[in-house]
Amino acid sequence: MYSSMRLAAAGQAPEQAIGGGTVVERRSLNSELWHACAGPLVGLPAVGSRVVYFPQGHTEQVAASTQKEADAHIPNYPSLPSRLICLLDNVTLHADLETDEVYAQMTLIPTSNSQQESPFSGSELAAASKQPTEYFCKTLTASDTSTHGGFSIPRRAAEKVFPRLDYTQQPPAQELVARDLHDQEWHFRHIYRGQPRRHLLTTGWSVFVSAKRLQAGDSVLFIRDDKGQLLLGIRRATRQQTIMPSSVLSSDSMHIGVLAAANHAAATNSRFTIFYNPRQSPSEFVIPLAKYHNAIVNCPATVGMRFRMVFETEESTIRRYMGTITGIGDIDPMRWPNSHWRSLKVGWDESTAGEKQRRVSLWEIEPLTAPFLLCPPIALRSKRPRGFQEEEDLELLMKKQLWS
Amino acid sequence: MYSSMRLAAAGQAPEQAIGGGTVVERRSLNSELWHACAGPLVGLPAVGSRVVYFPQGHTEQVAASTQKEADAHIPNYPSLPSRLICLLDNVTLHADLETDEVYAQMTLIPTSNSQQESPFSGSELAAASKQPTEYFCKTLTASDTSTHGGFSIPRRAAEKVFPRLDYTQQPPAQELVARDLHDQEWHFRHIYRGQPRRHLLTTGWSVFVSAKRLQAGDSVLFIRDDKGQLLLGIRRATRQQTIMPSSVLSSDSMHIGVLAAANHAAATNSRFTIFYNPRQSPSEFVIPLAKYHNAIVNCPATVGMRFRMVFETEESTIRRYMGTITGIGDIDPMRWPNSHWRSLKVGWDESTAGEKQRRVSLWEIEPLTAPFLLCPPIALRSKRPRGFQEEEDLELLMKKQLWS
DNA sequence: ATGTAGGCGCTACGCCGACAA
DNA sequence: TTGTCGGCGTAGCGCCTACAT
Repeated sequence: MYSSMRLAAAGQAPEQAIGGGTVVERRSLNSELWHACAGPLVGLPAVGSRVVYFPQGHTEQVAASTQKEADAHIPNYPSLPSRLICLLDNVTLHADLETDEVYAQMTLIPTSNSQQESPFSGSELAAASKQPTEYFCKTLTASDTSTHGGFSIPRRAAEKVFPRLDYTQQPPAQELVARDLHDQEWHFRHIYRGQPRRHLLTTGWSVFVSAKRLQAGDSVLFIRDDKGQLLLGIRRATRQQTIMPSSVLSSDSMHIGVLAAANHAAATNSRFTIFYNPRQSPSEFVIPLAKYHNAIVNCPATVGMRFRMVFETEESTIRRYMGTITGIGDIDPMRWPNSHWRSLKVGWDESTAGEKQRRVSLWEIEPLTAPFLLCPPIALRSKRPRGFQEEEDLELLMKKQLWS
Repeated sequence: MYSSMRLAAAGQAPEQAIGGGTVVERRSLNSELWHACAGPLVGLPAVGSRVVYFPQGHTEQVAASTQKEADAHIPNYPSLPSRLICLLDNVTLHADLETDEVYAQMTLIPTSNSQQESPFSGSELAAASKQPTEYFCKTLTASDTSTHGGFSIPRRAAEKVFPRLDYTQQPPAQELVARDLHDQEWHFRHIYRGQPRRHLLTTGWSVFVSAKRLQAGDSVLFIRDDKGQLLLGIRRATRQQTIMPSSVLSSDSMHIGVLAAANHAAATNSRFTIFYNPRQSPSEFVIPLAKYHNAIVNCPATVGMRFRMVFETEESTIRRYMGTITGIGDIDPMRWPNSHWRSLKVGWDESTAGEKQRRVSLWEIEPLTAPFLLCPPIALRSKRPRGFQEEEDLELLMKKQLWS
């Protein structure tokens, strides 16, 4: 399991604004709720573990956020490699105050070469999807979001996460209080009525919908945490991801800032800070070193190889799609030579998978050929991770297997 | 006058989003309305003119937007001077889609030394405040923003900018259509009634208030443009400036991005892009070279010198405050030696001016000593700018007057 | 000249079962 | 099991004047 206990303490006081202005939320918030909102595919490396940071992937996220690709105006940083091995110094969880979009702030410290070669510790080999158990998620219908009525709760959901109703009352009803990612309280009337009987949220629901500006297709999720407290979060429909151009910095400066910050940190072995937006774009650019290493060592990718890869479904469950590797090579051989970032060109079996990525990275796939047990993420998923040998130099291994 | 005709053409088609997502507004919008929203103090240099760019000032704006000062993590760029003489290649005007906050995008090209010394052209010497004439601005009262009623229009305002009512009708009334910065139409019922008689906006007003999320203290302004079209804009109260922390880039990376972008552009004589948010912070970091030059050459600032400086009042008019220079020197002698950015420490006459800047730049003040006519902004304001000599090297002049 | 409040009509919000998918 | 609809009661939106500043 990822060590959620080592995340920066929740409940820390929010930072005060400088000029007597608005209070800006900068504390790390409820981990369970954050992961529920982020979705089942999103894992965060453990604090204190070693990770691989890909400037390319970071640039992709900036491009997705600004809707501007990095172009020729961006200077080259020849001393910045396509991947940095770093110590993950800190992780804090956040949500946008306007949209509730979840993101994580990570501080990374580039490691020296000697540290890179030390063997993996137990926590570095483990992984977990961190989805809470007492949890449900429903995509809102037109009726749910209209002003005409309330919210129809799926039966199983209500019975699983809400406090049990007193069914001797006529009608059975109670008041629910749930906190969102910003610790704001929302009050709902929960009632069991109608013919046939059903669970509904009535009073309080509409103010929640308008405050969060929810539309049909967006999702709402409820959690009961360890203390029996009710939490709730939202997930916007992927289509309406209204990407706001920043009025602070030009996209060029953002791209430059990402690269220059990493470059400076690598040159001085000093800390740098990045934001990871898991739902903004499928660009997971901070990877556990163990996962990366396992993929490079144990998965000899070849053109024509068959594989599976997990995706999130509309109903926020995971599903595997099948595909074939159609090519291997750098995405940007000029700027980022010998990079493993999305080095695999792939085709997908299902024609409905037309909008899926055409390029993926080694550690994202599960090969269908033997040896099964040594390949990610299967090996990483086992609760008792098996140790494995590490005698050869990482770079050497990679060159032998892919770049020779 | 600043050459508004040379701004990038308005009416240009909006840029399409990359991934089939939301259309992002990136065209330059109505200049008159933009300036009305920006306020009477905000001027933009003419496209094609030479300007001085201050990385320090740019950094201040980033700090105000992120509420994080640039700290020790930021690398030094020793080759980046505290000011860059640039050609202003392009200016486009924008407004945030969420808040309607106005900002300008400028592309700058660092100039070679030979170009710096060419004499000023006519347009470079001129300046204008660009406030429209048929215009009014009202700060909203509690009654204006409550759901109980409509909007009370100041009498003179209605008579100046709205189409004349037919006062033979009982009651006199008409429908008004006004476009905002995003070219969105808003419809209002304008009626003249009550005892005593008054101008009101009724139907349509409340949807505008809730759509723009206006509160008492915010301002609304109306303009009639040259074609008789009605335009409207908003200005948020300065206190509630809800500063959103970006979830895209860490403030460190933003600061680095600003400096690295300017540094790279200066090193390669290539274009770079900045955003200027006039209402975010009082940090005008792109100054017409002529204005800068005039201030350095003709205003021998000394400790104890008296001066006036213009500020914007609550009612969006300008007012001069008196002050005294209490010190001269660099704000950050380590990182930015010999900078003119806010090199003057000042005190203000009125005790109510406690929240005013304690540091200003030479070109922001009007000295009270002779010679009046040569000092900014008076010399710059004259419609027929007088030419003046320029034989000595700029840097030399500055050193002689301030830094020797 | 214009901010606020009382009066009050009427829209549409929102709670209810009835259906049907 | 749950999405949508017709039914309605009523809170509060929003138009009006009166009055105060």
